[in-house]
Amino acid sequence: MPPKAKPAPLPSVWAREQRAPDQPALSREAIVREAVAMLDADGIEALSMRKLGARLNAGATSLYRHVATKDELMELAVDEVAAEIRVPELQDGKEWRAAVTGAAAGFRATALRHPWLSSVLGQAGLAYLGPNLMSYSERLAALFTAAGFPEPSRAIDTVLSYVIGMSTTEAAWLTTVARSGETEAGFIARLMPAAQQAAAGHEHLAGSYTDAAAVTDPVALRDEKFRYGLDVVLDGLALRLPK
Amino acid sequence: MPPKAKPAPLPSVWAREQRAPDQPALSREAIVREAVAMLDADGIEALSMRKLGARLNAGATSLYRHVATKDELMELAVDEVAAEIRVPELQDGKEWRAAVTGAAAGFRATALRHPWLSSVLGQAGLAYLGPNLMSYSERLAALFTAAGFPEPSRAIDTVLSYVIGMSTTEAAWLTTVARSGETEAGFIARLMPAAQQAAAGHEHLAGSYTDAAAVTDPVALRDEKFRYGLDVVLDGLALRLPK
DNA sequence: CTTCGTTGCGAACACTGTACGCACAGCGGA
DNA sequence: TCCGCTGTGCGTACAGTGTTCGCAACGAAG
Repeated sequence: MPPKAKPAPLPSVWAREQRAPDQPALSREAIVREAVAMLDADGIEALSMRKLGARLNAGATSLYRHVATKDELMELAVDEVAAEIRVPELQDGKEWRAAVTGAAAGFRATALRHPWLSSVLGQAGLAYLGPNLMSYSERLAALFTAAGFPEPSRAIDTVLSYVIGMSTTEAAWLTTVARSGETEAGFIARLMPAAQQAAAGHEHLAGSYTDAAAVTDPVALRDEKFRYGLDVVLDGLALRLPK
Repeated sequence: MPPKAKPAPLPSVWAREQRAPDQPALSREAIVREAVAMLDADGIEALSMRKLGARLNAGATSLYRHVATKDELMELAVDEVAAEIRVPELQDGKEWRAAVTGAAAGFRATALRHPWLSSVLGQAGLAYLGPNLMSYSERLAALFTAAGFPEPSRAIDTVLSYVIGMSTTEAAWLTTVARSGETEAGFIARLMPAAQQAAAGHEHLAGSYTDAAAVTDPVALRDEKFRYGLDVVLDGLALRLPK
């Protein structure tokens, strides 16, 4: 055998690497947790079963003992982060706007914290039925019912659609920015000339691209944009409250 | 040479297969058009450069003479279908609601006609700047400006977010249904027991899953749901019109 | 001690997107 | 007529991907 041979399976039994007892072997929970960590760190296309296995000191195919398929793993990851979303409780029916605003902001915050979520939602929608997402829906339903809405599920669908649409767009934008390696303001500044040239000939669009505030504080501008649309939706819903 | 050998490169020059003159070789437009056809027919994960090349009587790598990368091809495909979206023109400022409703319905219609669009939007957002999407934005901006809105771009972002969120969710749902091979009503009926069991213990959710109308005419129900939320958004916007 | 169900995993399969370099077509100029 | 030159097609290859299969090792149960 040549000395440069690859490490070989080590045929001796007692030389086998014992699994550290504090690293409690492989489990569904550990797999999902580590998958979320990898997704957050490196984005959705960087997650592969092999890399995930390596990170858990395991072979790629070992994961399939605890998870049927990669799609199922993604479903579990989605429900994992769904646990983060906070929904304020409603005591007095009058404060429903503040409570819904909090619930919406909570969704947006997790969507921006885990930008891969938008990709998964675009492919699979909300058909998950995971327990944490169910619980989120339930608390939203309780909130709208307590507020006195005659059709709480309609109201939920409306505000959720707005929140999902805006958060998805924002998350995709942030992903693009992150891939460029620049700060958000720097990326906008570099994009401006191309955008303005593309807007040439579209008179009504020109105004949107001369906004200098985008460069000074893009985060605040996005926050404000989200709040504006949410207030619009809540105003429209308020008209449907009885009395 | 054995008779069962693979077709071999055919070393004779005059036996080369001449390209039919009505199939005008490979071009960017033809590639994008065929890619959209494949995406519509078989969904997003069925599109591969090799299959697309085969469909155009070309090798996989030939496509790269006209398209830099698969991502760029997807951008082009998105802009291709964006050309379908119709936006009504606005003569009288009073009919802005009908016009916006038409533009929103147009977006939703194309999103449901090409369900892969939602997946791409989830991953890349609206950062495309393709000419057809630009033109759609421009016509929307013209519409809201003519209607007299003080902040047309804010209004656009709000209604677009709602429309994208709802359409994305619907498209993902329809994709799931299509994969099951059943009709929408049949799929719902088969899903009902699982959903009701999952809703057990969530009192406020139970009501949503006893709705029998979903099984009789799910299409009309989705239409109505979309209209409800859109009306909410437009009501909220109307409050911001001067006077 | 034997048996059994569970867990880990190495090898393999069928694919994927894409880089590279060669073959050839059409063409303008010598 | 020949010579490059440029643009197009494509065969091969590489580095990955998700997933299946069969084998090896284990802890607990009988």
